[in-house]
Amino acid sequence: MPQLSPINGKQSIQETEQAIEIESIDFFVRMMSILGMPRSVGEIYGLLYFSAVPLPMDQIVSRLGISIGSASQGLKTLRSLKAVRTSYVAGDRRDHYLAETEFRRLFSNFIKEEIMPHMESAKERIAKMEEALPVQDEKSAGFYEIRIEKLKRLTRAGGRLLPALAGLLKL
Amino acid sequence: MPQLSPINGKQSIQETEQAIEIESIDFFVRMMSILGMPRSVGEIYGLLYFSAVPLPMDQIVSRLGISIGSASQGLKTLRSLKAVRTSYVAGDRRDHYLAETEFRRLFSNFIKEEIMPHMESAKERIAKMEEALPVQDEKSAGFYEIRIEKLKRLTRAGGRLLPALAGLLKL
DNA sequence: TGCTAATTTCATTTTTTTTTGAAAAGTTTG
DNA sequence: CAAACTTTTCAAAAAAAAATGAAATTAGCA
Repeated sequence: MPQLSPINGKQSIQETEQAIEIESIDFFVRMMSILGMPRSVGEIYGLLYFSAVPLPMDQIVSRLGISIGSASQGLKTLRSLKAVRTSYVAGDRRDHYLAETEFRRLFSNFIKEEIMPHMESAKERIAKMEEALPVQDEKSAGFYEIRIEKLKRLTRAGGRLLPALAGLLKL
Repeated sequence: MPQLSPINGKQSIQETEQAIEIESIDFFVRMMSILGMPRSVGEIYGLLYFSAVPLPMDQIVSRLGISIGSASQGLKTLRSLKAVRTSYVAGDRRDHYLAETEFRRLFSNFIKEEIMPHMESAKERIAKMEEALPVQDEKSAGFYEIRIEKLKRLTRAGGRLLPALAGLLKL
């Protein structure tokens, strides 16, 4: 009884690739959704992550079965996060996309682009609280001041810790 | 020209409290929305954060102008994150809510409850990829194996780093 | 330059999420 | 234990987010 190939004996290379692709898309759809990104962004990245060759947008559209509008918008988002980059393919005027696979860099960009701007606006809001708080009101001021101080510490800690976070990611 | 009080001269204590409350709600609505929490959850927490006394649900409802359904659901969420706790008030049969203000604890809970479960399912998905990948296919296997290895490292790093994160938060 | 393919934009549609409101369930105490 | 009050649940409505598709724009090539 020759059993040279493993359990998945009759499986073609295409089937293997397709199976991995599906899991990859699933994986990144979920991961991106934790980060608040829409489904289409996860799908595109998941597809590109396991693609050995750069893919043009129309391939992304047809393989994922999404609209060109979604694909364009999703690629724009991924580009702005530097999660994909275009690569030149000779004799083809379409842009070809490649996944950036260094997660450390991806996180660093994500934090810089998506999180840090919120920290800035948080600081402004704290400043407004302090404006509203009058001189020093014996009765209740202590409570408010302590709470405001806590918020300041939180935003300070966030502002320092988050950008440093990607550095801790030793993959 | 007597100018004993500051710029906000005629401002009553209630006005001050209200102004801070508004900023607080705004602050936490945005912060919670980064974490993927609905508006009502941020509003409730923002209100409680600057409340010196524990508030019953109907006060939350009337002060925020939200429905009792939203309030109940929002408080349930906040309770499960241990972001609020109930406190007993003598002679009142309503539950009274108080904000947990130790952000370190809040983050720790959030990561444990909301993020870590996803890491588990990520591992399952990687396992499926490996099942799909056959023995060792000279041509293309190297590429797939490297990519899968990267995903493994990512989930491993995430699983370690995220729970440790709250510990780094020195407020 | 003009033609064609590729991409972006954006109003509209679809889908998903959140809120509402009212009925059901649960609690407390007289 | 029953009446009054409090809270939860959940179907339906409203709001928000995402996807679509076609027109507008841009870019590459002959």
